[in-house]
Amino acid sequence: MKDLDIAEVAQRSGIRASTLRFYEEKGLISSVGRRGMRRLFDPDVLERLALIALGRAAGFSLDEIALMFAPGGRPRIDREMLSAKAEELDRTIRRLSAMRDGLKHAADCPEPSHMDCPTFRRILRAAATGMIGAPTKRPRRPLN
Amino acid sequence: MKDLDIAEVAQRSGIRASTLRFYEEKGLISSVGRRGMRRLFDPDVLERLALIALGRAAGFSLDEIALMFAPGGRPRIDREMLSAKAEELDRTIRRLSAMRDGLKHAADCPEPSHMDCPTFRRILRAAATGMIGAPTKRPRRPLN
DNA sequence: TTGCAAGTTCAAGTCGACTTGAGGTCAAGA
DNA sequence: TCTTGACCTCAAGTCGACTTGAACTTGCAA
Repeated sequence: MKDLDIAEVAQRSGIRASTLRFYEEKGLISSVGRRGMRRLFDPDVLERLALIALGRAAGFSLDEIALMFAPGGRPRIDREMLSAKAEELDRTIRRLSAMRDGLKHAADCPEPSHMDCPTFRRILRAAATGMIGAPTKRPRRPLN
Repeated sequence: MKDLDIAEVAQRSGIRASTLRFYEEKGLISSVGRRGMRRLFDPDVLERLALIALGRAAGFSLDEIALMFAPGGRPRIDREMLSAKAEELDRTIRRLSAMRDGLKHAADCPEPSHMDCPTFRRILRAAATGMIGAPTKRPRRPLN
């Protein structure tokens, strides 16, 4: 199959051209050459981009992902790293679940003011002592 | 009980003085006066800070939290808003759970390269098509 | 051949929640 | 009274992942 134009990669991957340039600059992907001044990409870049998306979704930073794509063709994905991430996710999930339950309760609680609800106050204490854990940064959906 | 010095609030709440000043500037908390140039806080500020921590943990932004503390003493916490957040959390949890399971599988998968594992490839496709959902920003633990 | 949409580079901007630094003030203990 | 360390203000910096803008070049359809 033919090499792809940046717009085509963008279209097929759902990733903006500006992002693709950015990723190339970061060394996450690479173009196989140029037609004039314009980048050409091997179709394989699509798989690589999927891999990057996966990594991001799993909570890896671009830098961490770059490390996995270290020198040498195929991605070197460390199984330990994966387990570690899985466990990290697990902890996050637990925190969020507790939070969700708290919120649900607070939403349904009959007390006139949340401050009068024992459950709410309990959650409050937990949050205050940091047990619930601080800012899980808000999911920021990309504009694509 | 006596009014508190900013250092004391910091110490009791586990929130840095710089953050307290920042919160005051944002209108999230307020000091009751000054001793010389130094802020004095009512002990109630601690409950307010707990509330802020809770809101943050639930995924509200500081601006959203500020809205809840609208004019008029007690926090006006909208039950609808809480349910909405709870549902949002629920969706996030689902995404993360899928991700975690995928990671676990990938970590345990016997295939020599992840690329040869059908499950991995399936997850990959999901990520590529955005089904898994993009960057849940990484939890960034405060330095405190 | 020409027009122009789409590509290119490079620097700077954005968002949220803070932190840091410089330079100044002052309450309180010795 | 003097010292000093904690506090103050205000501006700027940080982090991550991109986006945006300005200024420029060019492949390709008409």
